[in-house]
Amino acid sequence: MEQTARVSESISRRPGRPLGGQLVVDREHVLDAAERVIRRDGAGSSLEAVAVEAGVTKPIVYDRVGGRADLADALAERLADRMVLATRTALAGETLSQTGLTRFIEANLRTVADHRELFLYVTGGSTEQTAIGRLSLAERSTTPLTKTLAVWRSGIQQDPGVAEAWAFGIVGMLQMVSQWWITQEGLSAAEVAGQISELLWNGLPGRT
Amino acid sequence: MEQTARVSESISRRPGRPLGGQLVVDREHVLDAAERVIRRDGAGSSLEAVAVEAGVTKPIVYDRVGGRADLADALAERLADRMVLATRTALAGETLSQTGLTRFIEANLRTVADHRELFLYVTGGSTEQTAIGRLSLAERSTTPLTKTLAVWRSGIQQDPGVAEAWAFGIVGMLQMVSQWWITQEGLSAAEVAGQISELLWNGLPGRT
DNA sequence: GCGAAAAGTTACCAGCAGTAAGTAACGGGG
DNA sequence: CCCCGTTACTTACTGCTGGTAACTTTTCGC
Repeated sequence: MEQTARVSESISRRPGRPLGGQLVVDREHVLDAAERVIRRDGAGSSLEAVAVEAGVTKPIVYDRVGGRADLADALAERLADRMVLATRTALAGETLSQTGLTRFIEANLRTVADHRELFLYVTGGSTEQTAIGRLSLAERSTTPLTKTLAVWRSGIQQDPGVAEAWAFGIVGMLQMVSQWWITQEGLSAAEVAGQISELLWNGLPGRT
Repeated sequence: MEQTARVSESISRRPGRPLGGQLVVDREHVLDAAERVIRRDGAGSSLEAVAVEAGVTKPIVYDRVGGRADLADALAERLADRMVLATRTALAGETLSQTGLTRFIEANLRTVADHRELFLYVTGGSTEQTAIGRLSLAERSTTPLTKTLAVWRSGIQQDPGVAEAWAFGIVGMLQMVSQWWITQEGLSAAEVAGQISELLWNGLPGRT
């Protein structure tokens, strides 16, 4: 029952309005704590554990970030941001090349590997609309990709109307491949990235 | 093979060994009940509800199918079987055509739409290894696809070593597109299938 | 100083996965 | 024929988690 509240003493853990009327533990602080606890204890971490790690109690978590679904959503946003950041250079410019695509995929895989548990936490939405909420990670990583695809398709005189469906498809492909890949042993990111890039660039029949 | 044995008064719901020493409610019966309750009450259905629908109590569910993860796994197997069945004709034969691919994708989408809540239940694995267990649905639908791809790639003198990664990628793409599609309004399955087929067959740059 | 508002905590509830222990019916051996 | 072990099932619980109501403590405006 007794939670060893290992918390830095600097944080006021007593009730009462703090000096200056400023929040001691803000939203970002809670999200940081959530990331730490998920990285340490796995994707099955509870909100209680997050609260303890943040040095506060549960209702604070609810006040700062909302319920479990909101937490997953906020973390999805963070992960998506990192994903976009890591893959940005590969998608830069108006033109798209196969090597650029390969770099994009490899960066994607590496980001997932770097945030294994967080990735599982975010993609493993508990139930109901949370499962649909998995789309939130997808949607965020999809947005810039959709834009890139639409611009590029226009540039090469092809219908840009397919961009959104394609973006979701590509993101889904990468999510599943990531999930499969992180359970495999002895398969390098570069290798897998090359294979998937080959498929996405040349299509199933390949270039003849 | 429909077990029309609806939950009726005929089922012994009392303790005690039934006549003939035979199980009154077998594994398939419980799984049928699970499907019904999920279809009716959504992907957030509890094991208790499944037990009630099956006309038994919770420990029976645990005896017949195991815990929640096992239930999701068994249902994933069923869904994957139906998916494979529905897409079989499209993948038949040694050759693969773009129209065949389109039919494959469209059948996939329609199967998901026909089992919306079940799909969400299965893909929305709760946490931890269950999330990895989402691979179980993927793996099952992937297996025949992997085989098809490997055979076909060999037939057209291309490296079949990419088959597994490709299969996972394609299945992931279809899962995400399905999830995205079932939340969209006014977008036909045929339309989406055509767009994704276009991508998978011709590749991102398209055929020139 | 003093009340109102802010910031947090304690203590709870409901629901779920999972399990231990108890109970009723059957059937074989004396 | 009766008893007892086995089988099949239920009742009743535990432990945990998400979520919330209600209370407590501190600060600040007047």
